[in-house]
Amino acid sequence: MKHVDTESRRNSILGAIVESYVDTATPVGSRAISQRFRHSISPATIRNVMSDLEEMELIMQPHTSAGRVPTDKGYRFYVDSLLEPKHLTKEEESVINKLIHSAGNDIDYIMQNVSKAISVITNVVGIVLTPRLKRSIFKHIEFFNMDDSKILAVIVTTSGFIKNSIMDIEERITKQELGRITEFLNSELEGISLGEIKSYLTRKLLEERDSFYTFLKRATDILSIPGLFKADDHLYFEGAACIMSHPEFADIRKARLFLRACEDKKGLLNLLNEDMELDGIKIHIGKENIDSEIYNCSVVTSSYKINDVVVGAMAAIGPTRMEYGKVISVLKYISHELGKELEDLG
Amino acid sequence: MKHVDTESRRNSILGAIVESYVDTATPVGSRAISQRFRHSISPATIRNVMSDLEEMELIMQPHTSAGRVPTDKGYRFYVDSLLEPKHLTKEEESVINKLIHSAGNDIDYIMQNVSKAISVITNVVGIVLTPRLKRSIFKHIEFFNMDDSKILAVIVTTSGFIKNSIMDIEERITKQELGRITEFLNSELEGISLGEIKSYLTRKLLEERDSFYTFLKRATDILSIPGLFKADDHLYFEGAACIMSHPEFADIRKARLFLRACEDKKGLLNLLNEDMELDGIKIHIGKENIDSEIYNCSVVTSSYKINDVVVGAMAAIGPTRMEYGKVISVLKYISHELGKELEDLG
DNA sequence: ATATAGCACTCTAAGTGTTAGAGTGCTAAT
DNA sequence: ATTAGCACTCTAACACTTAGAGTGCTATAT
Repeated sequence: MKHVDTESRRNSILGAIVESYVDTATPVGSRAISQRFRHSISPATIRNVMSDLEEMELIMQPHTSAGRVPTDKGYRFYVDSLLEPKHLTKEEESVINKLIHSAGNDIDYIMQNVSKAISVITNVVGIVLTPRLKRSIFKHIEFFNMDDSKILAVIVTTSGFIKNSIMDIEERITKQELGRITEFLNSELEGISLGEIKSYLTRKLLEERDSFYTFLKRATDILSIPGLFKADDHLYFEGAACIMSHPEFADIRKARLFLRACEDKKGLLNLLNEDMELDGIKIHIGKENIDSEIYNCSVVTSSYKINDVVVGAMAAIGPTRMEYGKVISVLKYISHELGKELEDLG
Repeated sequence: MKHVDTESRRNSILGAIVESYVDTATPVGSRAISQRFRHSISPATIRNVMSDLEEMELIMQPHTSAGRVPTDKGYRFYVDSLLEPKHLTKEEESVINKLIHSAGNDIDYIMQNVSKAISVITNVVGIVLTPRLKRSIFKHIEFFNMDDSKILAVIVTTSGFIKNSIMDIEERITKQELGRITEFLNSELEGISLGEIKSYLTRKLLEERDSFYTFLKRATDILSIPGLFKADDHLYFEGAACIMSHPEFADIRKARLFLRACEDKKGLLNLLNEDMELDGIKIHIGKENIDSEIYNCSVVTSSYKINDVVVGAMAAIGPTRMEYGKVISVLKYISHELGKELEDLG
């Protein structure tokens, strides 16, 4: 009948297969797709196209007499070339806003709510990483002599985070000297990210040779309070229960592997830290993941920013059969809202 | 033949049933129990005793031709009257010690490791609640003017916790006044628990009438920085994956209910806060729990102390069929070690 | 050349029937 | 009071059957 470009038709059929499978979780047959196209293409034709798609390894059959299922490669193609942006509904946006913007000024609680928001809206596991301290900008430091052998240091960043740590000292420090050091550091370090402070000071130290060296050395030593610059690597995790509603976890062993991967803080931390290097959304589909425990899962990560600087990341983890379009827009939206909230907080 | 006290034999048979069931997760029959007693009692006799135990509602049959399974009431009786303390092995103790005492001075990391320790050793979910700020003893407070409209307050407690918060002020405060307030609060509040500070100051305020009143009012107002005394209600959670190895969660719906209960932070918080009122171990078996989602689960809670004052709590949650003896000794041991670690930290 | 109808073929999931075995309760004997 | 013996019950596992969903191929129509 009417001639249609072969490639574009093949793509739209692949799209239909992916979407139908994401929706129903059962292998999709030629009849179902034909119906999806309101019978404008017959099942037989679709079978031919499917045969091509299978040859291209974009879809596969679980067994001979079953419908087709997208492969990792199929999802990848879908995500890269076929996916069109999905808008959140007003209700979804309002749920997210409520969770993020009504959590008070307690970072811990906000982060909890962000991971909950991801999980509630997308129905997969939501994970959020606290803002990376190293990427925050120094604003102010203050020291207190707690007693003869202890100093409390408090650093405040431009984004309003406060980090503190107690240090044992052997040598007593006079209030005057501590005051001079405080003053010096506050004027010297303004605008530098916490991650750079150490190297900045050592560089400075190499340049100095005169009497000022001793003072600078003293200041640098004090700043090396253990834990003061230590990353606050807490991961917030939500949605373990809701993920169990997906049929891919009907087998409890699969569920266990999934949960184990989610509890692997180190692995997730690495992943998020890596993906954070470049701003935006990153998608890891099935076997693309390093962790073999989630070979049937996908991870979508998103960085979030404060004042246009990437400071942290979040992720959604679920079966490869997930609503990529929705997950992506949700993460985009939430990242943005979280950034705004954190800016207001600062 | 040889006469044995009926009641004590019944009890030891109940004990054997519970222990066998905990061990194998299959209904236990008369033959198995007879073997457990090295055939000193015949299966037939045991059947008679079992019949009695069933009448007393301490055990039940899933169906006619199955063995017996302890009821909640049976577990309760076992826990209250039959259980004998179980000692941890050297290896178990060393695993726990490594996790708790080698976590550095980062509270967050310590707490993570404590929940992991519970879960790893007992094979059920481990939950830990951060030390209740309200129960900590005031040691030191410090303020500083961040800019014209913002004050940063830092409270240090005797156990080494640091809590800080930023406050917006309308009226500018002079450095001198802030200094005087700091000095006053530090001398006045020493040794008072954070939970009592507010009521202490209001009481004080009512007594004062002269010029000192204005000063005191000013100090009290400043202390009401939002969030400064807010409880740090973080729950650390570990072991979702390992719990899935128990056959009671073979049905994914059961697993889901369980996970949902674990994600119910409010419910857990209430439970832990309540159980913390009295020092020691508390056990909630099956339907004794308020939350109907875990009617087939038990919760064992334990408080932990710093310098002999209860400051927090932890819990182990798993199927009613859990090794109560072991769970209890593990929680006792971990509570104690955590207390020590926190004391060292302070 | 492309699309489709028809048909034989394949495989699964669900239902049925059968059976081995684990466990019981009762009764009679010790 | 205890126990051996026995008939009875129920489940879990296995084999067998079948309906139906889906395919690939081939011949036909456009």
